[in-house]
Amino acid sequence: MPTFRAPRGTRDLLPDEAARFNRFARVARDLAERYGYRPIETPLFEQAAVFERGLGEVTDVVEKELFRIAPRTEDSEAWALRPEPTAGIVRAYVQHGMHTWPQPVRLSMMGPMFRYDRPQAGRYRQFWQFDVEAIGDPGPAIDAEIVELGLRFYAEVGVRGAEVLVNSIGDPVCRPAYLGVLTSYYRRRAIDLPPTDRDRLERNVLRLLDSKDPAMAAINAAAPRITDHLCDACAAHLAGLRAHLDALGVPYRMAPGLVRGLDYYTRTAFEFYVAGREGQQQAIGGGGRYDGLVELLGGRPTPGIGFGVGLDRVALVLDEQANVAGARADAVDSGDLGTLDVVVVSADPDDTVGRLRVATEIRAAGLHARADLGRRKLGRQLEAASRDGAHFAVILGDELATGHVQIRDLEAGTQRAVATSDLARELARAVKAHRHG
RNA sequence: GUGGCCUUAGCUCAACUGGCAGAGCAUCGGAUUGUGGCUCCGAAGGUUACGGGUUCAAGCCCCGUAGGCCACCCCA
Repeated sequence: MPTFRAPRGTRDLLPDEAARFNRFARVARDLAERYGYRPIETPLFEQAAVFERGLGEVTDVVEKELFRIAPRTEDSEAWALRPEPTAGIVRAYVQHGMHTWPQPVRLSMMGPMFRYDRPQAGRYRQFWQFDVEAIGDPGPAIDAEIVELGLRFYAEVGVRGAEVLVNSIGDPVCRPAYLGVLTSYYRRRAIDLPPTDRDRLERNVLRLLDSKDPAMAAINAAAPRITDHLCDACAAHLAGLRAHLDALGVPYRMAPGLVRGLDYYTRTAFEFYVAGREGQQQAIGGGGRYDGLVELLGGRPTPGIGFGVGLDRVALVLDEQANVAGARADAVDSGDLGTLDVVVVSADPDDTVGRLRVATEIRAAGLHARADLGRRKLGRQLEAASRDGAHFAVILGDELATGHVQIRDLEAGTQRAVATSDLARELARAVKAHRHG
């Protein structure tokens, strides 16, 4: 039993997994760049009020999941680790006067988020998101761009069968009236509601719509739909989004029960899934429009939309899909596992300087090389090199006296002597041939 | 935050109704001192998650704590 371990709900990303996350970052960065979304980095913590006000005081995220930082002094302000990226980015938008930039401001970020809830597979207290925001465009064309960008990310990262569920949750003009209609609908049936759903009736009526209780299926099927109660502007917005998605050939499903957990959402709401998976932590990403958030955080009224991709869950899905297709297929195919071209070994256990010097020279030629600096016998060094995945070994031996070393092809089991002066050039050629062969 | 299941070496797992804790893989070393992947031999590695209790005796039974998992709540 180790004395210390990673805190509950957190985990170490060991090299294979960390390399995979590096690849996610690469894909995310490329994709954002191609779509014109510029990188931004905001602090991992903010004044707690940014989240309390932004996400809503009575949301679960704020009420029980916020990772609060104890004040250092009596008068220091209350901070909290970010539970989601949008509030911080919007805070930055306001603080730095981004309304003076060409609108909309397209931004992208990848990093860890923190929520103090109970861990489960695919649910961590520290988890990673790729996030994209477009602030300053009322849509709906930008909504379609965002949704399409999200689906593109899953495809490029190797997830098969990602799909998007779309809904509109109205805006301050029409949602209050709909909530009234919905509440009275459920109140009339209160005696038929399971206990948790009776609680939800008072806390957050919308949640009832996607209750998992089988007893609710019939009641929910007959419940008034928000899409039938949208004001003209919201209805037009939704129609516009659908028209754009259709025109772009983006497949999507309407989900009348889809609700989001944060107060800032208006109109467009969507979540990404992979169909047919077991377990409950199924959403692999989600987002929506937040037309009131900028104003809520002190800016002038400005519309916005964005989404976050749960990278830990993407990794989970890739593992599941790899179990069918062969372990870590995504990793091998895309070079996640890292490449090592050459290991420099020596017959002389004391010659560490020679091995370092030669490895340095090889690296200068652009190859991936490491020196074996142990005192193990030659065979062991070659064995280790082979298991590290190196294609070649450079062997320093007696030939050094005549200015030569051996280049050994670890897969073919063949080797030849070359002059040290030609080593880098010869190796570069061999590695290049190997990579393309 | 609620309920349930689980925890033995780095990993995957054994150990009859309580009776001295094992294997495979991985790691390290060796098989006459410059050549690996196969094979053989050997070593190291455990307060059986942690803390109590019952018992002559606890990995096994009881209680607590921590962690993991599952279902809720909720969400990525």
